[in-house]
Amino acid sequence: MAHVILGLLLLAPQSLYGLIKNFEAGVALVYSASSGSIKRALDTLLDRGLIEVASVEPGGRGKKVYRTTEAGRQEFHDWMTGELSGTNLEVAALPRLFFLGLLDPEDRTPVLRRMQQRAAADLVDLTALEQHLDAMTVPAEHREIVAYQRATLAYGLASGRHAVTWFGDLADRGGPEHL
Amino acid sequence: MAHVILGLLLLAPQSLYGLIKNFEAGVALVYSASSGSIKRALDTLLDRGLIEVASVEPGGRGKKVYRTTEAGRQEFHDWMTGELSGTNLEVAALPRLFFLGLLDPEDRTPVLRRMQQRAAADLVDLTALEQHLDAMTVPAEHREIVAYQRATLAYGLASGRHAVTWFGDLADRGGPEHL
DNA sequence: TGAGTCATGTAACCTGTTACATGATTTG
DNA sequence: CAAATCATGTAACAGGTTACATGACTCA
Repeated sequence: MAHVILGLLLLAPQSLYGLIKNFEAGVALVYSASSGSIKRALDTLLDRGLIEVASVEPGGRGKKVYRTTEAGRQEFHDWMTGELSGTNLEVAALPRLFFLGLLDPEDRTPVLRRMQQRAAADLVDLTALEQHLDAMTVPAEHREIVAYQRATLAYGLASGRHAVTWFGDLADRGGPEHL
Repeated sequence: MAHVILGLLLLAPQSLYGLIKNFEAGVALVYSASSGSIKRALDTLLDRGLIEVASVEPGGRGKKVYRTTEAGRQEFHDWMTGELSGTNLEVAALPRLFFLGLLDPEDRTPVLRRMQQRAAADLVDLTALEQHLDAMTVPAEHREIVAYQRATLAYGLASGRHAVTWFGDLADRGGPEHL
């Protein structure tokens, strides 16, 4: 989540409240967070020097605008171009895709390729699981239970195949066409 | 995660180690957890009386087999048939789908219908977001950045449409065909 | 006998949530 | 002027992760 905040502040320096609204609106697609956790993350980022306070309006509860520092920009860049960590493809890839326009154009395609590869790797795991399920004989009283487990797996396989071709196509095209 | 453990113990009473292996293997599709968190969840479930120790092998570190209690079965049933909580469709629906065979056959289709409805509701939110994005004029210097945000949204829309039809089809068929 | 795996357990830590408190500004 | 919204802040808590400790069994 820290990286999502860094990205949002790179898009536009803004206040805690602005970030909260941003998360409620569009960013929820990619990551959801409560106001409390955004505040916490903001404090941590400040402590680590990855963001700084750009301005404070005078008065008791004046608006405080935060801005990503150079160190923060570097951290964000490392995250964008680094390992696609996260147990789940959507968690690993979508936040980065959302901010991909912040990278230099030449850095984008490799990231898309790694998303495709990650999707493909996930698919391989699921296929292995499927073969494992196919290999074992199911006692009659578990027929139904296993049928739903297979259905769950089938959903995963379908999503995985979709993800591989989707990220593959995007990488082939070198990004979204309508620039 | 507590509910996933309850479900696994309903499928087969087993030890902490067995659960860890289960999570590493098949269940990862649906939920992932570290060994430490499984232990923690197990202790909590014991405290709440939702599971109990079925047997302990003698000796220093003898195998301890856990079993879901009647209260645990009730809790699990409420979870399966209750609100599809969870920010994300996959998190809300897939674990329940995985265990759907544990419900009485007449209870299954309504659950599948609610998964479809949830998917449809998520899709409506994304469509609203899309219209919001379409409505606003984008300054030239943000063209690229917004293009990637649109691409992210497009991915979400495609997954959402897929989910709606997939859960819809499954509910129409009344469950997986190959029982 | 030494490596690997079966098997449980502990504790510090991190991240995020909940639920609330506080006050300023806008607008019907 | 009252209500809504803008705006920040806090503290307790919950859930999960990390990293390690411990010990038994198996088998090359």
